[in-house]
Amino acid sequence: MAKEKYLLDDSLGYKLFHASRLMSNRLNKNFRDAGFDVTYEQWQILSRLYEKDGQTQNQLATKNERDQPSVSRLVDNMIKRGLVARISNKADKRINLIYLTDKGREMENSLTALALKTIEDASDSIDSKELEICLRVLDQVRENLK
Amino acid sequence: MAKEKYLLDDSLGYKLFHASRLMSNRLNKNFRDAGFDVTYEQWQILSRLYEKDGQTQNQLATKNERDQPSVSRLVDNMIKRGLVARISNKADKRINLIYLTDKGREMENSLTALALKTIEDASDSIDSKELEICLRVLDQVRENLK
DNA sequence: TGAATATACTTGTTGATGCAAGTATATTTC
DNA sequence: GAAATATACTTGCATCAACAAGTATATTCA
Repeated sequence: MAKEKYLLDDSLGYKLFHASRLMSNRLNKNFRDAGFDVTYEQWQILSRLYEKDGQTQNQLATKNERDQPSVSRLVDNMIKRGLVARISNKADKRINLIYLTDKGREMENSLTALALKTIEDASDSIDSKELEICLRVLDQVRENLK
Repeated sequence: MAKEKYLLDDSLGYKLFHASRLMSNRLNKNFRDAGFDVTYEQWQILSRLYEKDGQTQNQLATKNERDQPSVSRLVDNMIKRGLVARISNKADKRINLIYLTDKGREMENSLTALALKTIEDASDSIDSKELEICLRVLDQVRENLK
């Protein structure tokens, strides 16, 4: 029995990594081309705030499955761009609540449309049953690794 | 007909992004825990050199589907860690050929085993037919976006 | 109540990326 | 053969990430 040769190109890791990078880059480009100074990572935060405005950094970190320093610095950058505000909580001074600014709120429809368009581009000509299966597999991968 | 609400959590982009990040992080951790000071991105370069030693940065960039600055800096870091050497080509002085060092070469089996283990962990309990479909879908996504 | 612990967040360090611009060397073209 | 163009690579700048360590505030508990 010959030892199976490892081939980077055929591996789940590489395919995932590359597809993910292409998608983030495409979304960034779509945002940029439409005149929105928002990155994919910032969009993830904005999405959470569109679901519910005024969340703690900790909540945002948990929901987006990333660590607190990342959120802390993302919020810094988003404040610079005028997308959100960081309001210290009076009752518990450890806590910051993050709120959309008017500017951030006004972008919702446009950014959502661009995100949907990007997903459509990415899933063009893919059988919807197979896409469903792929999404389930990705869920299982996430479950296995978390 | 109600407008479909966009949900980040259900989107292809988010699932891809998150699964990919988890996998890179897991592989990095597996390398680190085993005492190898190698990142996932560096491993991608090493893999190409295991296939064929002595490639130009441009070839490495093309094969790994990333831009030249990334490869240039990855190679810098890999030289720092003693994994590869950058040899200027006499016939065409614009070209650098990247070669594995002994240290880099000796790691092949261990790193490959760790990469395979990571993929096994990630695909645990996933039906092999469905995994196949997922890989095909990922290929199509890459094709659609490149 | 005071010390220990927990929680929420920030900062430092290192590694990676995208994009634009720069340098050096080769090749093409007139 | 000189000017224009192409190629291979590097550098600068801004953003993001992982991990470890730090700060400030709350809570627990003895």
